[in-house]
Amino acid sequence: MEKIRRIKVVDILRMTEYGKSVNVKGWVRTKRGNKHVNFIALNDGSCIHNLQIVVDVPEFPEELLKKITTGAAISVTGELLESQGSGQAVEIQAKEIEVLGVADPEKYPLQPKRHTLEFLREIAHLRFRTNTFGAIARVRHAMIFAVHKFFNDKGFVNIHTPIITASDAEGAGEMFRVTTLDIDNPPRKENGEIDFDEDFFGRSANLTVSGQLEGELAALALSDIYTFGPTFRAENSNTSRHLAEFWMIEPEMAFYDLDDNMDLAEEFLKYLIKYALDNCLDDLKFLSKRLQDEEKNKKADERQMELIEKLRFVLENDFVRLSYSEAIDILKNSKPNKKKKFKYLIEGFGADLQSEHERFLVEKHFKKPVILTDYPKEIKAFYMKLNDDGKTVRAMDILFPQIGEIVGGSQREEDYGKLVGRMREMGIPEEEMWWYLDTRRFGSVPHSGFGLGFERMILFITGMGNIRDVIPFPRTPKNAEF
RNA sequence: UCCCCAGUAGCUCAGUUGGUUAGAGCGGCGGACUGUUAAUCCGUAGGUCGUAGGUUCAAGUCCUACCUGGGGAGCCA
Repeated sequence: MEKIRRIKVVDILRMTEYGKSVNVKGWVRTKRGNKHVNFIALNDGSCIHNLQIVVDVPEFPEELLKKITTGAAISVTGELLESQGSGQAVEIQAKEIEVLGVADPEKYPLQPKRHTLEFLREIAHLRFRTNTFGAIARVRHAMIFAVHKFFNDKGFVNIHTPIITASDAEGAGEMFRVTTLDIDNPPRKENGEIDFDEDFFGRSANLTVSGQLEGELAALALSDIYTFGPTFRAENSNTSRHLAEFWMIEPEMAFYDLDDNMDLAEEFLKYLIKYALDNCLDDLKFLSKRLQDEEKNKKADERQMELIEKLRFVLENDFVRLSYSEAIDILKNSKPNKKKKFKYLIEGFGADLQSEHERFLVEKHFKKPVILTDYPKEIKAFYMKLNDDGKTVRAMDILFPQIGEIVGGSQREEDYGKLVGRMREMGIPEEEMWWYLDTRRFGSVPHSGFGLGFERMILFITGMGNIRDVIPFPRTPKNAEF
């Protein structure tokens, strides 16, 4: 038989040329049947659906069919047919089967049954082969593509900011040190401190916690830029919303004030949601069904809105925008505050909002995404623009249900004197930041930006509950397997 | 890092006030069934009870420490 080009499952499922010979390659999900006919569910990751392979048992050697077990890789050449069964429109009547790679059923850990996400996390090298993680990988890819498309279509320039950095000025969190010094016997100065002059970069270096400061440098020349890169935090955070290595999107726009910034962030988030609904509906439907099955075990009042309905809801409604002060008033007069149900009671201006407060605002009070603005300067970073009241800064956080803070941004302080003043107040070393301060010395303009935690967005869009399940190989405290 | 919960077969779990030989479902394997949809039915193998100590005549069960996982908190994205 002449060699027939392989066609992916996603394309075969759309074909109607019945009788045509096709070749398909993939991994066996299940095989069932009797001594006359076998049915193989074949998946190649091109979509959530399997392709049904029909095998007339007497036409194939028994030894060959025995090797076709769950997880085995096979190549099938056969005839495309309209399916007699009701589960699928088309199927392949096998003419030739080649086993490309066997999977010993006694050892292969993925069984044709439901597994817990916790178990699959322990076999992250194989979990791509499940419906759930296949769907997540495809949605994640679509979102990566959509991020670039959104900004590209708006004329933004993508900037690769450094992954290794010597500046730890932002104070966004604990950093991972990068060094080539001998850890057992590092060179020391006379006072006993480690001598980083001897290190690779001639100074102490770390993995980046944010590309924002470098992003600002680019924005103050190119107008609109964005970064999309890995970010590292050595915090000992053990939650379902934190990773030690995650991907962050940080747009930075010259001539944008805080309102422009919020408009862009809201448009961006809605664009991503719409892109997922338009391009990943099969996967979202599967993820929704998975979620619904899980929700059945929960109490009625803890159940979430159906996934696709939730995405449409966010898409179709304006985010609520209010100032920190207004939020404090709402919280102060709220039932849980008056009845002392909050673990941290709200006394008044100045309190840092805890996740219980954010959740109350988003999930109970407004029941929509909320953008909070104008926080007290004490609880925000040094680079945020000081308001005229001298007490608050032009910050904005976007809060999503279940996830909490998904976006953090601000209008940046463009005034050299005020910026240096804030740095001194907060103990940021000016001399190390000379390059950053130069932007305020030479042609400084109002500018703004924000950061979006990519995995948190994927959590929201897929409806998954644990951030370790929306990145292929999660890095968390005590875990860097794979 | 703090608080709470869990760790028993490949997976998900049960295992009574400590008491003989630790159970089930799913999955695997063998068989039955001419078109199945995580097929169904019959049969069968499979265990260092997370690790290390301790209490006891006796520990899967009680105690201590540690490890791992989960939920929540803090930090944040």
